[in-house]
Amino acid sequence: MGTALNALKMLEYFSSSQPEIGLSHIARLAGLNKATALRHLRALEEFGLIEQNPQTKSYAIGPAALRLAALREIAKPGLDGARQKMQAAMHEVGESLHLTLLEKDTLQTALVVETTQHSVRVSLDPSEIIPVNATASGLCMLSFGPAFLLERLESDTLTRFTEATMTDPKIIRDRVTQIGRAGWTNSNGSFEDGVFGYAAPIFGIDQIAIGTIAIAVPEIRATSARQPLILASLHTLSKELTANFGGQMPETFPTEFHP
Amino acid sequence: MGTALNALKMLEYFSSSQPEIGLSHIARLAGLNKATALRHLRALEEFGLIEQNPQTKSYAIGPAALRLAALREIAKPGLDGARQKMQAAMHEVGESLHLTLLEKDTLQTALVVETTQHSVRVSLDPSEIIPVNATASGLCMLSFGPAFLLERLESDTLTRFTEATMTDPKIIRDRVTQIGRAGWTNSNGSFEDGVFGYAAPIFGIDQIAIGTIAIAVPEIRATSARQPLILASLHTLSKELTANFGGQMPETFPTEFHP
DNA sequence: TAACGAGGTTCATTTAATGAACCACTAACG
DNA sequence: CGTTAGTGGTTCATTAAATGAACCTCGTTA
Repeated sequence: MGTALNALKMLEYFSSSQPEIGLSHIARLAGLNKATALRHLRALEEFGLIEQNPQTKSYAIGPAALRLAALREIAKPGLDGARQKMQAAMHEVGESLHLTLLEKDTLQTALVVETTQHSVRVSLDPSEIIPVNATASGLCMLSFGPAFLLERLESDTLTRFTEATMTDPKIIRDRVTQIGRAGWTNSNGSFEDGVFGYAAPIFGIDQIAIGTIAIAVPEIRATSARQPLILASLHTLSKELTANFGGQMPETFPTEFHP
Repeated sequence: MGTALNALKMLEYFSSSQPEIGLSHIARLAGLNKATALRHLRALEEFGLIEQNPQTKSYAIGPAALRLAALREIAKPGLDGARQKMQAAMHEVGESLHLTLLEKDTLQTALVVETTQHSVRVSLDPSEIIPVNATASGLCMLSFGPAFLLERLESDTLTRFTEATMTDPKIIRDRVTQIGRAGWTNSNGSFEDGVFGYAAPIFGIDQIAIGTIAIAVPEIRATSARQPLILASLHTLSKELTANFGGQMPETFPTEFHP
């Protein structure tokens, strides 16, 4: 059902590591007959979503993508779309949410959606710089973000915020590899006492995290009974926000989060 | 021929002035049955090129556009694509080409492709700031670019480069309205003696020029016999480069250039 | 020279797209 | 308070378009 969709799905095979693909190759990748693959490519090309290199005859994403992206930004500026999705999640889980983005080389709070369902809630100062060693978001970023964050772990001085704060690079590195498998992490009062944080990555185009989404729960409500709901929401958000910012999930990323 | 293309063409109806469109409306715009329009939208939505606002039920460009645009930039960085197209045109007309882009509020040379076919050729210093009153590119930009360029014409001091340089704002304004109708312009040694320039606009997403493409011809080769070829190439470049940078031609723009 | 895989084409077969009529709902109006 | 006209969305017999095996041509490699 949907030839148009089948045609569009051919675009999925272009990636940063493989920005140009030949006809036979893409037909094989998509499991299509060469004839149909060619017709689809021609349709996409006419619209400008695909461009053929006249020399090599192979295909790449076309300039129409730029026009559409510009229109997208007009219709839904990045953070606007993110806020909507976070608000929806907030109503589901009834807790506050934080979106952090990697700006240059620091992790910064970009958006905070506070719960309206509880008077006891976690409030976070926006525009705060997030320590990588003390928060769920930070650890997530170390696991899925650019390598330089992990590399400079030793050279940086890691501040201790509470008793639970990790400051030993070795221990952090162990934790980071764990998170890499799980896809998410939590922090039990390692930044502020009484605050449980659950975080998951938001990926960019090259499948490297550009930020994180976190759900902050006060200790009293951080029961194991509520965890499945929180993890499900977290996973959905991770996917949706990745899409929202034009990113791509790694194939190896778990399809759901387990406690 | 091509359902996929028909589906994609629905995307054409989104614009900066109309970033969200309802089902019935877009069906009417595209001249499609509501049922087919809906199916197309659903296909585009599944791919992420369209997003439905759950509240208003109307549709807008989706986040997949961002991902594709990022991939496009990887495959063909803006100026790379432009250079290729300019090189192709250079072989056709055998003359040097200049691409200028509006950076902030000045017009700057972004790319120069020099002809390999003649030893007498026009060479231009790259990274030069282009005077709006003395060059074909500048005049083009005044005609099709942002309004502030025209507005500040009186307050700026207009340098005289040659005998032919226009320095009277009134005369320039007249010329600019002429160019607005023709779509292109030339300059006969108003910047440097012996250099004929032919220029046309490159449009951005909002149909306002973001730069220009110019063909520079030494006086000896600037015969009226060669003009049709030059104008045809210029028009093609104007369209292609507009697409290359993700822009959109105004509907009122001429479909060909006349002498 | 032969064999291979590349891009691209052809055309009988099949499958999926199409659209008129329909439903449910909302807002405006007399 | 019923009427009208506008939404968004669905249904299903009809029709038109997508499909793919086989084929062609051309450049590389053995």
